[in-house]
Amino acid sequence: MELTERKLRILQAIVSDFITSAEPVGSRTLSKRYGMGISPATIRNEMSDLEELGYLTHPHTSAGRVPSDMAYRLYVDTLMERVELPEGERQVITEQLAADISELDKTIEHAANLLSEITNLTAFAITPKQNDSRVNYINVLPADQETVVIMIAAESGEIKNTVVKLKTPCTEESLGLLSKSLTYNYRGKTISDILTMDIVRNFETDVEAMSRLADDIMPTFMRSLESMLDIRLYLDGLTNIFSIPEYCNIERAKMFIEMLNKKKSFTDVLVNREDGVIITIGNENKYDMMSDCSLITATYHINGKQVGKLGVIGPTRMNYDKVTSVIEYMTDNLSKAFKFT
Amino acid sequence: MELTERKLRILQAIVSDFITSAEPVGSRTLSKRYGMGISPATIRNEMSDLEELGYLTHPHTSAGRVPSDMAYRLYVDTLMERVELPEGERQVITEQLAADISELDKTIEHAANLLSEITNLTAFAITPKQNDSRVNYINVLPADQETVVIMIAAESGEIKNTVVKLKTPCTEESLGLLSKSLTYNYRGKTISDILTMDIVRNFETDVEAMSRLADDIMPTFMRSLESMLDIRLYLDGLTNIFSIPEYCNIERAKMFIEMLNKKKSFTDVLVNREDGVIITIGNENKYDMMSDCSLITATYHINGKQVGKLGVIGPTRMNYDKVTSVIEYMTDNLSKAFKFT
DNA sequence: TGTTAGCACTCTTATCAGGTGAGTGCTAAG
DNA sequence: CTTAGCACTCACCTGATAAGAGTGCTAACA
Repeated sequence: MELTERKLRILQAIVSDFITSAEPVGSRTLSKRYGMGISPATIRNEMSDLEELGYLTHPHTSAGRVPSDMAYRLYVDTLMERVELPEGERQVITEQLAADISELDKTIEHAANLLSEITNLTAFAITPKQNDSRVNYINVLPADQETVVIMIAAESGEIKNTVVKLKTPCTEESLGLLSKSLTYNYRGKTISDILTMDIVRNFETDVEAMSRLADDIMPTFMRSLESMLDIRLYLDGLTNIFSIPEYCNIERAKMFIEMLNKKKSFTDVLVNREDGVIITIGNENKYDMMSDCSLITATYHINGKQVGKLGVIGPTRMNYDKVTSVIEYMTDNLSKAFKFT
Repeated sequence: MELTERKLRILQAIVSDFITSAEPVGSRTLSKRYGMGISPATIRNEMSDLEELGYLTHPHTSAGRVPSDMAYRLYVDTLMERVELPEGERQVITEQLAADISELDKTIEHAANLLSEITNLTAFAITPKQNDSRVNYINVLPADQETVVIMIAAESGEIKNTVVKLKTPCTEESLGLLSKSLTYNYRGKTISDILTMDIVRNFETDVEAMSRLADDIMPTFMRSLESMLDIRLYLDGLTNIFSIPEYCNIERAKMFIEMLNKKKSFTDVLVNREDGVIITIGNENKYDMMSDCSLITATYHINGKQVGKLGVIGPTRMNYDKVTSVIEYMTDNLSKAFKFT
């Protein structure tokens, strides 16, 4: 059996209708509402075929048809049309995402914010991986007698500082020396490279005179570097799922919120997705907990290099065309906002 | 009518029973389970009195009694006994809350975490207000040709840095001078004092030679200072409310989660509470959205001064004695962990 | 006078039967 | 190939009934 032109049209109508109504679509409704010039009976026959092909399912005998994951996939790949965003929305997005690097995190959070508001879904954004980010300089500064601040600046503009209590006091000169020496050793190296080097030993041999000071500082320095690799996750619109009929039972809502609250594992899922606009539907998601969700992500770039992600998660029955357009427009804007060089 | 000793005993039994069972308590159950040597009929009479006094309510004629907010208040104030925490729990808390100042935020987040796990409620913690925190030093450091980092250290150990793009390049010396000058001007002053001073003008007159540089930097400096006053809110165990019978309907769960997700207003509520262990029950909360919740907060101290808060929010029917004990123990531990001087 | 047993009454909850309507699948005619 | 007609299925609503928990009242008892 083949997917004729008419079958496609019917399938498209079913998907569209179901996306807005959340109710199984019957043949009569379809024939009436979409006035496609064929009778319900004919549509029934076609629907029966589509079901056999795996595009539709049947909650029970006397209910209308519901699209399967396969149908959504087809819809997303070939049937749906990109939506031109209304000028108003475009403007809001462009305005709100104007940013400078010092506010990177805020801007990203804001983007998640905005996205959830526009789509009425749960939106999220993650900051870029810093694995390939290079160290620009390291500064160890005195805070008071026995406290110093380690400051690590990456070329990406990311700056991290950590306070360390020293066991033994030290002079400002030795700190200056340490800073210079650290910077000399690690400038231009990527964070993950430094972390995989046996850094403490390497370092001690270089500046023997200060090994005591280094003993105090290096463990924290390394932890600090490590934490620069942390990816931050911003979530917004969590409660939007409550207004979605599919999630009107407590159990599902709970699962959903719990899934998103496991920030670590959810971030992993996002990090492991490919670049560009990626849509995964229902069971296409490798993780059970998402098997009744669809996930749409797109990537934004910082200085054309590091890659963060922005996206939404919601029921498989979502407005793919609209949502995709919005996400794409937003990531484009972010990438532009974060282009400095 | 007076609250006799027996009435109190009955009320206590009703509250205890209702707290664990979540079901209206009937006279028969009470007489059997709590073997208080009086018949159901007598208990009924007493319950009827208690209802008249406002301590009990009646969902409907043929249901058992349910404690009112007033009953919980009485219970909390006079009837409940402090629970001695089991050694295991104490140990876990003590261990997990060992902290050093560089990890202040992590520790506080962790505390919220732990609290929600132990109590099975939604827990939260806020970082201290920094209004009275004094500036220790200010450092403006070169990052690259046209970028500098403003670093502000408070006496509390809190350090904030912000990246600024300069419009015109500058020398390392002038930055050093600026740092010294800023530190000289503001060291020992509280953040809120600095913010209320007309800082930019004051500053310009002091260091005229660098007014250009200052122009670039001061606005960001001020914003940076301002953001040091931000209170951070950590939430944990949001989904715990789903396992509470009172919240088994979507609408209430939604309200609850939405309320907590409005971080700004929720933080305000917390900040405005008095110090020490404070319990507010149902309608005692000034905000409608919390009128069916109870809120318990306690304060912890940093270096015996700044004050942050830790607490839980849940249905009025909660285990006040246990929860209060845990929170108290945890804040004591936090205050100890954060005592350095 | 306080306490208790007994009983009628109330109200919720669960269960079941019957009716309704949306929708299908099949068949036969156009 | 398309369509009208019809029987059939199934979810869902409704109303009735029964069971159960608990109260409130009354009268008897210590």
